[in-house]
This record gives sequence, C-alpha cells and structure tokens, in this order.
Amino acid sequence: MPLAALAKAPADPDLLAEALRPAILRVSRRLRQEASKAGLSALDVLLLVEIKRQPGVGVCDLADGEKMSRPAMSGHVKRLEAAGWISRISDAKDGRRSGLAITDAGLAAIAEARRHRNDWLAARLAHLSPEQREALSAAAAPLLALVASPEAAR
Amino acid sequence: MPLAALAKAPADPDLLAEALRPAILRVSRRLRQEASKAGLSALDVLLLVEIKRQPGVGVCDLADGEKMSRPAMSGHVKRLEAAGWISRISDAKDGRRSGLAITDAGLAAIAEARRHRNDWLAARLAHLSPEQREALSAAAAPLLALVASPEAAR
DNA sequence: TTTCGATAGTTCACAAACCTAACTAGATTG
DNA sequence: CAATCTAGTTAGGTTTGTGAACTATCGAAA
Repeated sequence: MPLAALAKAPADPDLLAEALRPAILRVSRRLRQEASKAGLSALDVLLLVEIKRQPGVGVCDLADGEKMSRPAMSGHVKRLEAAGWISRISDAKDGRRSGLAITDAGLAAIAEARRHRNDWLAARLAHLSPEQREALSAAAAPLLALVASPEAAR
Repeated sequence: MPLAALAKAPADPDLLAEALRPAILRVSRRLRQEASKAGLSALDVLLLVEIKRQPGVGVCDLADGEKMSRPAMSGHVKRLEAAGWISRISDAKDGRRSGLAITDAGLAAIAEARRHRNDWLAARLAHLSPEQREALSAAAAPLLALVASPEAAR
C-alpha cells in the first residue's frame, strides 16, 4: 500500500479524492462487517439519534436527510418500530404523515450501544497514536460536510 | 446535525468512534451511490491499481490484502476480467494459481477514472475550505491504519 | 363540490456486494 | 501413494440499497 504517498497529504481535490476514497471504502467495508455482529447496526443508531433529535419527524424527512430512497427508509423505520425502539404518532392535521418518536426502549438501545466497549471501531482507534486520533477527530466534521446538502455547505 | 459537538474533536476512542462512525457511514453510502453511476466503481479502481502495482498477484493475495472473502474477490476478478481490464496468466510452476495482470484497457480505464473531473468526491472536496481539505488529507493514513495491521485486529 | 395534482408512505421486484460452507483441482509432504 | 494443504470457484443466503407502481390523503381550482 502506498502509505508514503498518502502521507504527503495534497490539497488538490483530485489527488485527495484518490487518497481518501480507498481509505473510506476499506474502513466502511470493515465497519459494516463488524456491525452485523452486534444487535444494533451503526445505521440503526444513526437513525435513532436523528429521531431522538427531531421528534415527530417523518419517514421521507429522514430519507431525504440521509440521502436515501424513501422505500429504503420505510424499511428501516419498520424494522426499528418492530424492535420497539420507535413509535408512530399519527398526525391529527395530516393523515398521511406518521410522526416518529423514540421510545424508552430506543433510548436504552442507544445508551447500550454507547456503553458497548467491545466496539470494533473504538478498539481500533485505541490502538492508534494520539496524533492519529487527533487527525481523525479533525476529519469528522469535514467528512460530514461532504455529504451535507450543497446549499447548506455554502 | 451536531456539527458543533463533533468539532470538539475528543481524543477518547469511544467518543471519537461515535463521531467518526456516522460520518464514514454517510460518506461511504454516498460514495457507492455515485460510483454506480459511472462505469467504473471505486472498488474497481482500487483493485486495478493494486493489480497494476503487483503484477502476477493471485486472487487470494488480493482478498487477504483487502480483508475480503476469497469468493467475493473471485467475483470481482471475474468481473474485471470480463470487462477486459485484467488478464490471467496461468503460472507454469503452480497450476492452481492464476496470476493477474492489468491490460492496456485496464490502464486506460484507470487513467480515464483519474481524468474524470465529474467525480463526485473530488467535486465535493473542491467545495470545502483548504483547512477542511487539510484535515481530511491528514486523516487518510490513520484511516488506513484502522484496517491495516492483522495482529492488531485481535 | 368535485376533480385534479402533489405529497407521505408502502409494497414489490430487483441488484450490488458481501458472507459461509462446501466443492474441485493442483501441490506438498510423510 | 495417501493425507493434507492451498488456490480458486460454486452455491446459497443476508444486508442494504434502488426504481416503478400503488394507496391514501391533502390542498386548491373550476
């Protein structure tokens, strides 16, 4: 692997993209693999947190927010509901909408996931040097900025 | 989105994992979406570059290098071969091995992918501030380090 | 008021990319 | 030469996404 080449850290978007893409690709593949072993996937936590933050949010709102198709989100919501982590509150004003809210079980699930020390990612992060963790820490916000809606990025 | 909370950049592995996981998850989902629109997926390029760097590499070598199952890699290799981007050279010494090598078409495909200015990731990176790009650039190596060392995986 | 177009959400059929288990075929070694 | 190891494939299943087509509801205009 061309680690030396990557360490040069170019500011050119194209070169940066080339360095970043394989890194993200590999990490996310591993992340998904490990996540499937736990009861709660990373996406589950992501959605629960989002629903917790925006009580009454709708399925399509969530889908758009995550840049995901409506059917995909519908499936996730159904799964989370079946697990008892969220509930639907039918909107009195709009019969179409089903406002989502997190349940106590959902809150507990998030807390449990947070408490989960066997977490693969956290374990691997603990093996890195403080400087490397610092670098990753600084990268979290720019990563999210990448997928934020373009107009919001301005 | 709790951008403010993320920007605090904690050095604690658990907190860092919590900040990093959704970021990587979202970016990689988007990355895959956009990749599917092009003729060449990000993984394709990754593998082509790897094969170019190690001519004669075997399927299992590649699979182990990418931390992927042998069958999965077998499928990818078959696909790349069908597309004419790589070729197999049957090893005279070992009849089981099929040494892989990149073809001229494969080299052209990489070059084309590199030249592709419409690249989603590069385009989004170009929208970030130099500081943000710097942060991401510094994060590439630590990200790879997360999935790199085999014995640290346990 | 009825009709008509947009919106919220679902079901369905499918695809990509991964896994494990079990197999074939060739190499190695006791 | 038989047991076993290794390279690679096939078969079948799971996860996680997609688009097309559908239902139900809302809001407005003729």
